[in-house]
Parts: sequence; C-alpha cells; structure tokens
Amino acid sequence: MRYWLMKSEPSDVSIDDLGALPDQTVPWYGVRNYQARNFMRDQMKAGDAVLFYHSSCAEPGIAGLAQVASPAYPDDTQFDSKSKYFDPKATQASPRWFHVDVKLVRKTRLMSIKELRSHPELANLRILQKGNRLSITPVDPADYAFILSKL
DNA sequence: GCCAACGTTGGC
DNA sequence: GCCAACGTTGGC
Repeated sequence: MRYWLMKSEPSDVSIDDLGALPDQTVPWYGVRNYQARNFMRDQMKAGDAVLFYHSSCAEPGIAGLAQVASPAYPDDTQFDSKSKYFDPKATQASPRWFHVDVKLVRKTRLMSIKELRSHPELANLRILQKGNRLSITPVDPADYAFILSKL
C-alpha cells in the first residue's frame, strides 16, 4: 500500500464536488504529464491512500482523504476532439494517457500549504519543494501519518 | 497578473 | 541527441 498526494483545482473538481458524485468517485482525467501518468499506470493500486489537495485557488492545501479505487485504464478525454485534453496523437488502439478512479474517504479541515510549510517534519514533502509542479506525487508513510495526525 | 521553474517541441 | 524557444504550472 502506497501513499499519494493528488492535486485538483477546486474550480474543476473540489472535495465537495467529489462528495456529490455517484459513488463519490471520479476518474482522474486530464493528466498530461508522463511522470504523473506513470505513477498512476505503474504504481497505483486500488486501496492506496490519497491526500486530496486543492491547487491554483485562494486557499491551496489538503482538503480531504481519498483512495485509489481502480487500476489504471485509458483516459477517454484524450479521444474527444472537443475536450481541452484531446490528444491527436493518441488512438484507441494505442492510448497515451491512463488514469485511475479516485474515491472520497472523507472531507477534512483544510490544512493549508502555509501550515504544511510550518512543520519542519514535512520538509521533504515533494509539493513543498521549490519548483515542484507535479500534480501527483508519492508521499512517505511517515509524512502521511504525520499529516493524518494533524487533520 | 507576475514570474520562477520545469516539461515539451522541433529544427538542426 | 542537443538545446533554444515556447507553453504550463501554481503560489504569491
């Protein structure tokens, strides 16, 4: 079992949006970065724990707990010419982009990025490091446990 | 809206 | 396969 942090823009899918979806589950569509794709395709397993993070918004931070709810499978938006995630180089026979389903565990209080930075224990958390832009990052079990204890 | 950081693209 | 140009991310 692994631990992950996954960023979502709340204007797209917020923690409350996730809670309102059927089965409180969303396909993690729109990832167009190979490293993030590879994490989903090659390393994620159903049951892995996810920190659901709100990014690019007024109050960035951890907004809830979720879990991986499926193995990786092709992201349909890559085939949709009307989607902003359309990829002309992807084909049904040879999809380029894969994603997993993510299911809500529970909404938490918002643990802001400022608060995360205030804890020296979390110094090696990937999203706190300079220049990090990856939308999906692995989280050390100890870091996950620490964050969980503060939520 | 700014801008640093980083990933991708494409000409050579 | 190099690398400059360009686009995107995301906190501030």
